[in-house]
Amino acid sequence: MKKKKVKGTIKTKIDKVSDSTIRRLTLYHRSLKRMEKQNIERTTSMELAESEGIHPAKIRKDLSYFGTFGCRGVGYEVSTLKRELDHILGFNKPWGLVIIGGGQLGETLIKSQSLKENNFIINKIFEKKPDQLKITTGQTGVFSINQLEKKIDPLKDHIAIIALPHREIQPIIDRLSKLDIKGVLYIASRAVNTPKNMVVMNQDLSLSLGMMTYKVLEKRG
Amino acid sequence: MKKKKVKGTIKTKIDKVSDSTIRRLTLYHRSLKRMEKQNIERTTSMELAESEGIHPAKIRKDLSYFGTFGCRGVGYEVSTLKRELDHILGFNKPWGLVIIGGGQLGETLIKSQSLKENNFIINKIFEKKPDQLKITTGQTGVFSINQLEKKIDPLKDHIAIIALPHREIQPIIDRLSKLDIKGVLYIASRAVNTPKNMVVMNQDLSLSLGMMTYKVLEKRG
DNA sequence: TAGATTGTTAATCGATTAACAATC
DNA sequence: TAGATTGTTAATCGATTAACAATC
Repeated sequence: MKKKKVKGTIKTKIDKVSDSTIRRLTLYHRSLKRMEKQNIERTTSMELAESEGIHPAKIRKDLSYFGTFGCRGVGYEVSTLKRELDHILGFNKPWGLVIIGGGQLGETLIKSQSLKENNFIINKIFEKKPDQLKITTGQTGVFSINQLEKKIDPLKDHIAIIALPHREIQPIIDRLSKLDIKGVLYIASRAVNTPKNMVVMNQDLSLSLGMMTYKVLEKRG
Repeated sequence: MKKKKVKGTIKTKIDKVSDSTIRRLTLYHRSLKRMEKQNIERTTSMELAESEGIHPAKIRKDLSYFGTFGCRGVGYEVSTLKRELDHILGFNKPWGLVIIGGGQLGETLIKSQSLKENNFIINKIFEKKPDQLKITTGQTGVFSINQLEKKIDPLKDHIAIIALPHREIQPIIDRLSKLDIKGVLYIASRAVNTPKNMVVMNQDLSLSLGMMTYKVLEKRG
């Protein structure tokens, strides 16, 4: 797979890019969003670097995997670069989310401005006991987890966010993998068997807190 | 700073260990917790590797930064290795948490088994309008954010978790930095100025979702 | 003892950074 | 034009993996 570069636009096919690069692209993207809001029209790799605490050369390198978006001697146009990153990260088209087992989380995410900005829409919430859930969901439907297979439409529901206790996660992931859902993010301290046909990611507060306590101890000596 | 090794126990002083290593230690730790629950007494780097999807040599290397915990030809004793990791990551003594602006999150965390297991205790919850919050907190107090300075005791409240909208995060971090609180984890899409005297980490669902959508797109071609 | 698995060194691989020609 | 900043190559640095002596 060879690189194809198209000046001023994104490459069509790309060599495997590292996870760290992708994570940083999301950082650049959020800085650009902020700049756009502040009506800043132009920026440089040095400015972006500073606002996210990253080496400027790294930013230029990261971007270079996808094309050439800047202008020598001048820098980057904020709106253009943001749009390109929208495209690369997939924020240019809407993503349907379903929340499984996190009604409260669902309500929070429905209100979340930053998800809206990035074109994420909460389509459905699944709960063990949907009747007992007291939240304001607007027109977002709340269903029983039993109805997962009946209610999920993989054409509209692209990503599932699972917020359930430990032991309940694996079975749900197994059920989802049969539905051709594209991605699953689960919020729990748990390693799971990840089916090959979807992207499974884990967001875990305990793991982050573990890093935190290590760093605090390290700092204090 | 030179390495000191103490056979069978942890080193007293350690060369700077990379973040990736620390993150993996938390993974090993959670696998060991699971094994302990399942009454598995002994494990090997290969077994641990498999359950977290990591190269076995990497595990041995990661551990070697802190000491020698295994037995050649035999492997590792689950309970011993877990206890050592408890110690390294700081899970051997209790950490007091306060939640700022995430009452609902607070309730969830109070119930969280995995936080309890790792010796994290929710001491206080701060809300803009504590009266309007309808949650079950047990004996955990809910206070107004105005009272932050009055109610936080840095000797007991070690780590703050902030779940507030964008613009409200920086001022809170600035206020916390004056209180000698040791660590802050904020849950939002935002880069903040991090005071030197504390460890500040960011957990952001949007960033994770950005990685997710990239990977989904990459997979689909 | 023979077999297994660690701890560690050395080799490899990949990611970061420095440097600079290209060029606005 | 002179100054600035990109895009990219080359150099450096660090992390991962292979390999194996040590040893249970």
